[in-house]
Amino acid sequence: MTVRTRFAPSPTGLLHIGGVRTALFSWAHARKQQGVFVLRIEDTDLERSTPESVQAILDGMHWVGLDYDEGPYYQMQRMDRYKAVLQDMLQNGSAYRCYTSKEELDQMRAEAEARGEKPRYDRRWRPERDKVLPAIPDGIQPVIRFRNPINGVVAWDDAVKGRIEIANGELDDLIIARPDGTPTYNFCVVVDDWDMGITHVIRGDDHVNNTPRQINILAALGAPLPVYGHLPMILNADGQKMSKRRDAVSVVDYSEQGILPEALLNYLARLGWGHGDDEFFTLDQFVEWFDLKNVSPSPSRFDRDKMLWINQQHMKAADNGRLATLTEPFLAKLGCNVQQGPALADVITLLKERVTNLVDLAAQATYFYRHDAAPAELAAQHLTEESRARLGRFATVLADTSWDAASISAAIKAFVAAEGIKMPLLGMPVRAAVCGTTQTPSVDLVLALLGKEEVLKRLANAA
RNA sequence: GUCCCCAUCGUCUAGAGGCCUAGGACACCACCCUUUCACGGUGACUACCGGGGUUCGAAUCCCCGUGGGGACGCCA
Repeated sequence: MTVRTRFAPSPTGLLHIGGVRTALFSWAHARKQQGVFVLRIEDTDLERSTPESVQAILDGMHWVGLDYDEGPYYQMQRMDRYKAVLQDMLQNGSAYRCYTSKEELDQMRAEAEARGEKPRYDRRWRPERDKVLPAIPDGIQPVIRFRNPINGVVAWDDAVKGRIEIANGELDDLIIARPDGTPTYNFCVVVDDWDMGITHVIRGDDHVNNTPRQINILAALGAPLPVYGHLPMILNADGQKMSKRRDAVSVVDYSEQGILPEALLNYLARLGWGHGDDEFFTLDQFVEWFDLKNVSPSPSRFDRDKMLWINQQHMKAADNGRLATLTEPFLAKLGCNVQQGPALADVITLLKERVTNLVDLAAQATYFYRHDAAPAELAAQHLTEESRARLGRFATVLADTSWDAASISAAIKAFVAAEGIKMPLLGMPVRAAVCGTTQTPSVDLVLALLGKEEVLKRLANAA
């Protein structure tokens, strides 16, 4: 049987980093098993679902490069099907109408909590043999509840956590349709996973408690059970649930921080999953190595430093032309026009091993496209009267030097020897004067790339 | 509170009873390389939550405790 997995986000905000990890593992499992990966948009919450969020999810998936074979399916477009199933369940007694109002429910919950019990519906409208149901109140539209088994346990062998058992006594007769007839999450998921032939439900840890309910509904429907695999959560550096306020949670945050999508995925893959000592790998390698049974059952923390290191590794491996395309917008934000200056790809060759992300790369590349004077402190240290005079003499030498790195290097060495100084005594003032900073690659390489005319102009400016 | 899950260096992890005086990576520190800063190299530091079992032998299996996380919606 072909493996079919799915990613089923709800469009109520940006694509969350935890969602990306879930999608990644679900996708990888499908790819590894030569199966099918389905994208389903769970948009039954009319209040919070927005078209913008749908677009954000689609864009996010596209940015990280996780491609789906089917979908996106939209739950709102499947209403007729849900309603038909609902009717069947009402008919065969596996669901029933409940006229309890929201207010009564709130009261029930409050009382249960006061008694220190788990808040639960008291099943007052559940039909039983020899039970007299309350009189149906006027003008109230009922909800539909699932008739959950009262005794026994629901158990499944979770693909990552192992066997999990939950007593039916812990479960509610959950609401599967609202008074207006729209179905709720646990019900839609079940019908969808069934209809879409999902064989492996790979999702976040937070759904463990929904699983027994869904299994019961599936059983009532006579549907086959998929394999469930619950992924541990990703916590922030403090070990708490990621929050929008404090943490970078959406994929666009990472693209704006200059993280490469393949690096994000590589890092995310290492959270809760490992393959020996391998740290740095491509998506293809990940798919080849991926196995649900190697997923760790315990939650992990997000470590920004390590993500940046992984990103650096991927930058080193990335094509410079591609990096240039990705870096250009960041440079534009810094007021640099890359048309006016050396080819960005060449600049990147020089700089990319020195940074961990695209934002820093752009920041370090600015002096190739813009001449900023050295900050006062730097000038005071490196552009003294004496060193400026020396810069003048150096400029004269450069004017007669042919413009390639080797010649420039030779000229520098000769000049330093003639002046009777150590290299840094020339190098630092040159950097400060030409680049406006002292943190640059080797001087000869920088000057060569910058061009003779530009270098002489900047040197003259500083003197 | 009730139910469910989890537990190896600061962090991510390797580890499927002997290969473990516990390996790798990030971070941190030291040194080397070096035309500054990086990169790279070498090394140091650092962990099996506690207690009971099982076993000739336990980081690995079982139980209890402790700690952490999740769920308890007419949200998904």
